[in-house]
Amino acid sequence: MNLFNDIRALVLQQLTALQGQGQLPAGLEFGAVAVEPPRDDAHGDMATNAAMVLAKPAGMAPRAIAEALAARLMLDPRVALAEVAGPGFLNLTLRPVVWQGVVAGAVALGADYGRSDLGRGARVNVEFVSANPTGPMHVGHVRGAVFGDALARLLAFTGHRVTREYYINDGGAQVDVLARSAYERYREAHGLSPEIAEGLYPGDYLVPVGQALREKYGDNLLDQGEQVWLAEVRDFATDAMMVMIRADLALLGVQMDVYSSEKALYGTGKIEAALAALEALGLIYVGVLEPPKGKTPEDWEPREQTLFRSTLYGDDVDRPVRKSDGGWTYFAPDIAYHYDKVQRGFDALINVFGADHGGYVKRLKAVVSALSQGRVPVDIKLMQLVKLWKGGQPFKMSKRAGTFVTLRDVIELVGPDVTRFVMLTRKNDAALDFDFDKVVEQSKDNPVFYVQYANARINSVLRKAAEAGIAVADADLMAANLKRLQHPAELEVARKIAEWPRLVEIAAKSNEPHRIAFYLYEIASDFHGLWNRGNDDPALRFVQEGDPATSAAKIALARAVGVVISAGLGILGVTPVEEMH
RNA sequence: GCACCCAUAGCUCAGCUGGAUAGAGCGUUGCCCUCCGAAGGCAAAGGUCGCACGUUCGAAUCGUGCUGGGUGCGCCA
Repeated sequence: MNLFNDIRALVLQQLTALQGQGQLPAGLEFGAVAVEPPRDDAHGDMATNAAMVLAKPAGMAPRAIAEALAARLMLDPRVALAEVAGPGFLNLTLRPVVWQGVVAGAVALGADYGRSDLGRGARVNVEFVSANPTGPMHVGHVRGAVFGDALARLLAFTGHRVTREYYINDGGAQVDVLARSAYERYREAHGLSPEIAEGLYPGDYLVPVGQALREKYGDNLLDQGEQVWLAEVRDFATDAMMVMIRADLALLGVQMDVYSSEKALYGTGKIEAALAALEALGLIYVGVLEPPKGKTPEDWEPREQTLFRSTLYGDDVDRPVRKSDGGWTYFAPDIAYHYDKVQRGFDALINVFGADHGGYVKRLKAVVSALSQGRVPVDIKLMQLVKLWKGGQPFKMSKRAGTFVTLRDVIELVGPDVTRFVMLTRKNDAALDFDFDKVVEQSKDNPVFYVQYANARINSVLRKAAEAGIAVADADLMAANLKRLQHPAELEVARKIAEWPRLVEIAAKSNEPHRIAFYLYEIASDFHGLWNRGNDDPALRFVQEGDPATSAAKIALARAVGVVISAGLGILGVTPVEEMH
């Protein structure tokens, strides 16, 4: 159910009819015809650009098309007024019955209102978080985690089959560092003083890992060389880190469908196979790169390397897949990993990365494009930084000192719902301020509170109505005589409800869950506005003393707003509250 | 030096993949409320959409070139 699609269908139907009558030439392409809410309320409820986009191909004046179309649209019972404006806009004013129908439809569909089959069952892989398994998740990871999960929910809501996936970087040098750090804690568990050398991970989250190592290995690993224990300790420690990370994600309400391991790609021939596929396309060669411009590394010297020809796809330089010591670069297993995703049959890939991975985008897109013969699109969302504030001061974290703000810290301070909502109040490519004081403030300046408060008020209406003996189950509200909803202020709210399915589709098409958060703020604002008018004008209150029929209609409107807020919060992964405390 | 991202009201930011007179919150100013339909309400002022060309019926939105800020730039992940 999407009113804008309905009206667009009506416009197209009438355009076709005009062609049938010879008032419009045949063979016109209607793809560019749009039906949208106008910015200015004075321009009616909906506007179509049909006349303007068709004027040129039809060889007619836009106003002539608009007038012919207007005459036909006026015959539809939903249309109260169709008037030509400006350069050829056609503004439509719809009858109240349309808005009453929106309310009824929203209540009837409940949690499914706004759901669409936009994706037509396409299989989409959303890879996000993918934090290195070397420690607990910190606040820098939270935004990507929330974004990826909300995006996954949004896509699922719009008819995509979504897989949430985490790529574990357990194959590089950083997990060796983890192993050495854990080994020191293992020594510590034996009463020896740990030697946390420069470059090792100093965090005390490894203390229990050291103890667990002691329980498992006793003193067998003490005073042994790395060659004895490194591999085992590494596996043990990364497993422990992943347990911790999963627990952190669970605190946020994030559940991955698939965890893929980088390490598991080594020795399976998958990396070799992926590179062979690229080589067959002529995209792999051995060559020498130019020194990087700007800042030349001091130890730079020309070396022959195995390179991927990413410059063919607009990258600055070709990218090495092998180190000079013959080992794979990080890029090589990542190529195999993305080849694997393509082979698993996904129709689209989405990667959520930190903004510092911007330089990686082109080569990754190039690889997927090449390995899927252009079949699988990749959208890479780069998450900008989160700046923390507390008490009016920037809240600094120092990775070097091992004092960083963990995901757990944030959740304990403000809870998962506030965290999730606030992280989604900015588009992904803009930096975000997260102020620990402001996000828990109970005022209209705080969007989380404002939206939750609207929902709480709606629940309060339902409770009070039930106490007054009015039947407020959805089935009862659907049966209400919605013709009693006539006041412009009420129809205005219904209009906002009508925009929900359209907004969801726009957000999904652009992979931008933040639009949901902004919409929720707007509809909450409209609802609070109506509520406030009820203070002055008793006719606008939801519960009308002694008039259960009118009450039911007004309560249905409130319930419809509640349906949308619940659905929207559901996409953001935020629990709607029923009462404020 | 090159690539990518950003630039909109005093501040923080939206802006419907090209629509009409560019919006919201904060802040400012003025009025109202402070009778739990509590955790404020109404209204006003405030703009060269970084700059300049271009594309077209029409540009904050698309293209090119600048300016300013952020990120990244062989054998890290």
